[in-house]
Amino acid sequence: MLLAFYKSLVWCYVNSMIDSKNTGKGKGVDGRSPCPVACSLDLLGDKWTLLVVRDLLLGKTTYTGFQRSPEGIPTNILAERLKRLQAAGIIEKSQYQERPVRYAYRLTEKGRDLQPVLLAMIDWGNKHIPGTVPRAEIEAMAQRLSEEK
Amino acid sequence: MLLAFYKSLVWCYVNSMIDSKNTGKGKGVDGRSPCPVACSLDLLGDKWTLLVVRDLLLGKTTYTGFQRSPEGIPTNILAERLKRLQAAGIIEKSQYQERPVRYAYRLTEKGRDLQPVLLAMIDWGNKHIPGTVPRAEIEAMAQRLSEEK
DNA sequence: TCTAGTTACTTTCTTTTTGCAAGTCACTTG
DNA sequence: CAAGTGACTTGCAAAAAGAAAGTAACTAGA
Repeated sequence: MLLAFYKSLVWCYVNSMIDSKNTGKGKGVDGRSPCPVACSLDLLGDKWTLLVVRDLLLGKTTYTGFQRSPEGIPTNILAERLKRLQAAGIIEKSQYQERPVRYAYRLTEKGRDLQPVLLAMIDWGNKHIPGTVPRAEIEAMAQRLSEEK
Repeated sequence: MLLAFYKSLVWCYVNSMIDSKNTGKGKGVDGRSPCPVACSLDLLGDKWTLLVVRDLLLGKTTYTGFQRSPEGIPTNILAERLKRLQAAGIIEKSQYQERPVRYAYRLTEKGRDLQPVLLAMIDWGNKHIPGTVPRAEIEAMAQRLSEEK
């Protein structure tokens, strides 16, 4: 019972150990807790963000490219997510031509490091959601998309 | 140009190949697309669901236990998420005592299979979000929580 | 040159979801 | 018998999502 109380406090305790408000040093986390899962979800926890990252990992780079994915992301949400991902240092935006101006979005190293998360989701989806495109097919597709420019 | 059009249609093509409306066999996917990432996000893509799964992997089993996590999930959202996870076969609800009635939530195999997703998120968070609790500490905590009952 | 089309968005508006607070109900413990 | 606990439900304001249309800069074709 006391133990139960202790258990419930473990995270809060760790929290107070690490929270920048208490230590005063470093930037620390600014999310709901110092849990890496919670912090990741603060950034990526919605229905669209990781789909954009998926498209980027598949080799897509343009606004319209993301829009054309079969899930049909609403344009205002896409614009907002691209800004957030850029602000978080997960993607970079570069102008690849003038007249007419065109932009390319690319993953940074921080963004590419999300690949294991996506792969784990693909494996889980393949195992537990019938009818999902198998990982091998997705990897082949990424290959095809990256070969041509 | 024609190639670009082809590229944009790849997913739609795969979609039509696999969609149960076209094949007629099996249940198929019911989400936004047959992409395993999109399907996983239809179920898990929000700020709270995977935190509940995290708690379950750490060994928590009760409603109040989830509520006491440092992120402070609102009670109505917790109730709704538990129902969704149960409906999706990711968790099971069991009554572990009468008078007073008390319930325990536990991960099914499908739910435990989400561990690699969480671990990938932990690793990413640890690498890219300063101040997050390291994976080793989380694993030690899970150990401590599971040793006592 | 006029028209239609493309890319990369922004704006507006409606609907849905979230988050907070409070309330409920069955029981237990002092 | 009053206060507390576990497991929720209900009501409501605020935030976010989603649909649709609009904008701006430029191109390519009739």
